Amino acid sequence: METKRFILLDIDYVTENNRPVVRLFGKERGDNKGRSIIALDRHFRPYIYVIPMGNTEDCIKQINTLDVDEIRIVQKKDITQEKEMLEVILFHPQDVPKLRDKIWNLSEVKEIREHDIPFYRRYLIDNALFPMGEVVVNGKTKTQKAGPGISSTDENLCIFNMEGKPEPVAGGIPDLKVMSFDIEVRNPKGMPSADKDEIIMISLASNFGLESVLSTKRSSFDYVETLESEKEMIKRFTEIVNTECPDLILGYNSDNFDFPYINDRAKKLGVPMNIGMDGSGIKFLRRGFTSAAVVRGRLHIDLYPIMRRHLTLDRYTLERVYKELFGEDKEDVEGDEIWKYWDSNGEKLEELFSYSMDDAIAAYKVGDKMLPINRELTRIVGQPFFDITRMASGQMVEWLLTRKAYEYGEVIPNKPSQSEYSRRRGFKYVGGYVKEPVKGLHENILSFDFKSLYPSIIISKNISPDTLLKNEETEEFHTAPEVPHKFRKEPVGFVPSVIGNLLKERAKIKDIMKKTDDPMEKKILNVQQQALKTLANSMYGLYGFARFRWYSGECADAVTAWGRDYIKKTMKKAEKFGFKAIYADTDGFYATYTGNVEDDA
DNA sequence: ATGTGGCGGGG
DNA sequence: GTGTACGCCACAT
Repeated sequence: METKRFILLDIDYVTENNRPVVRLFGKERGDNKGRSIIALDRHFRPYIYVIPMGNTEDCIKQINTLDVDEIRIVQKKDITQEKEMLEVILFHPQDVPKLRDKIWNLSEVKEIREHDIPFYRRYLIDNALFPMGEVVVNGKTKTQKAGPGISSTDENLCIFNMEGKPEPVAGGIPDLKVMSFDIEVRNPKGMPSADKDEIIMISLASNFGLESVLSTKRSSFDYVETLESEKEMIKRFTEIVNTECPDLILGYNSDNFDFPYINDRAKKLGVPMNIGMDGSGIKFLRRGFTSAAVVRGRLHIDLYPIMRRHLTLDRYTLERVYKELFGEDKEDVEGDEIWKYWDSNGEKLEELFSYSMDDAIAAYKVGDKMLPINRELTRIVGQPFFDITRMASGQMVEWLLTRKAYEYGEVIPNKPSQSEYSRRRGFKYVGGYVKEPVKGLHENILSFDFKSLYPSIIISKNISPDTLLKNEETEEFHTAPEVPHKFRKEPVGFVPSVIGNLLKERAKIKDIMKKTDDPMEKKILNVQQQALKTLANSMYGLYGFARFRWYSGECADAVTAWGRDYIKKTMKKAEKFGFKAIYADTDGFYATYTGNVEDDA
């Protein structure tokens, strides 16, 4: 039996003999430091929870008429209430959508839970694994077949059969090979269309010395590598990916432009796009009306959704984002002018090469700036880096709560049905307090704001679906102003506990930051505390978000009611000291000093 | 007021 | 694939 220790980069599963095989993609530590590894786990089975109508035995009998692997009786908490539930283990993850309605419709079944947790996410949660963190596994190295992207000499990649459970270990910051890319297309009319407009340049930048533009035309720039045809150019691109083996591939809008485009052209020209670590091609995951490009075993990160989430701008072009992050203008060529530059074959063509190179470098630099915070979010939330970079902050909070619920032995609430969603949407809340600004030019302005107002209220008033008192008033409780909601003081509720731990952890990190002199360590700690702050502040308004699993109209109402109460009381207090509020919004206000101090204060 | 439809980034 | 965004704005009714 061997032991392997690696940084967990990504995870998925494949099917072998009708059974799921979880694949952990990583980068080895220890003796084979830097080598890629795919660790295979054949021992994890999909399951859902079933809440019986009343008679557990009858419920088990009914479920056993369906093709299920095993049924276990378990004790789980449902909003702190202990319940006997059934853990129904199925043979394959895809049996879950096939069987769940049949199970739910059985007369002895009251409800089913946790029936929509993707298999790889379930695996991470149940095994307490965190992507971008380190993992130790036991097992045997598997003899591997040579294939595209797979070295038959075993130098680049180790395929490993796991025995027993993977163990998380505290680990450092991984040093990863990062490559960015960008393509240019010759489109004389309208937007580029892959059935007629050829790719004229593929530019690449990296942290391992590679910086080049692949093209079919020559240039005096020595970073330009000239190839015979577009077909050869795309082949060269796949060859570079497979020999350099970058862990991260960055692009800007590459989910919906560069990768789909290069994939379509490759198909048309008969070039296999086998750039996955396991020799697979690019897969496109539909996410609503848009899609995400997956390169198996390598992390493809599209920086566009990251920037949309991270900055508030009017536009999110690479030029605009670059300017915002670095304060410098980046050279730009109008999209519908590119073909003219290309056709000119002179000075303009050289400019286009330079622009193309610059785009890949800019994407690399944006990535360099934005990846650390996303890596920390990944390590807190515990879902894959690929997913985290494409996730809204509310979703991150939900997955964090899902993991915590598992730790606490709580079964999570179901997603709202369409009708429940509409009902929630129809509910109108009073939001934060807003005072219309007093017109005019003001002097001696004071600004005041609460830090993390809503998270603080949730913690201090213990606002949680599980602490909300329905009728019983036997315990000590907090009463919300304006709205008729009461919250038990003890014990600490589920959501307040999670937010509280985030803020405690943040305070701890800020404390260590003050004590350290090492600028590198300070920088890392700073990113960590920022990630914790981001998550705590994302709880803002989440109770009122109609798609949230832990949605609660009462909690949403109470949080904002207390918020309005605090801001109004603070404004009143300020007036007693001679300030006059001229504008207020939710968690802060502006005031001018008038000097009219009330002495009865 | 309320409903519907299109759009973002990319060349 | 234990799947199918989302929030904003323009414009119509």
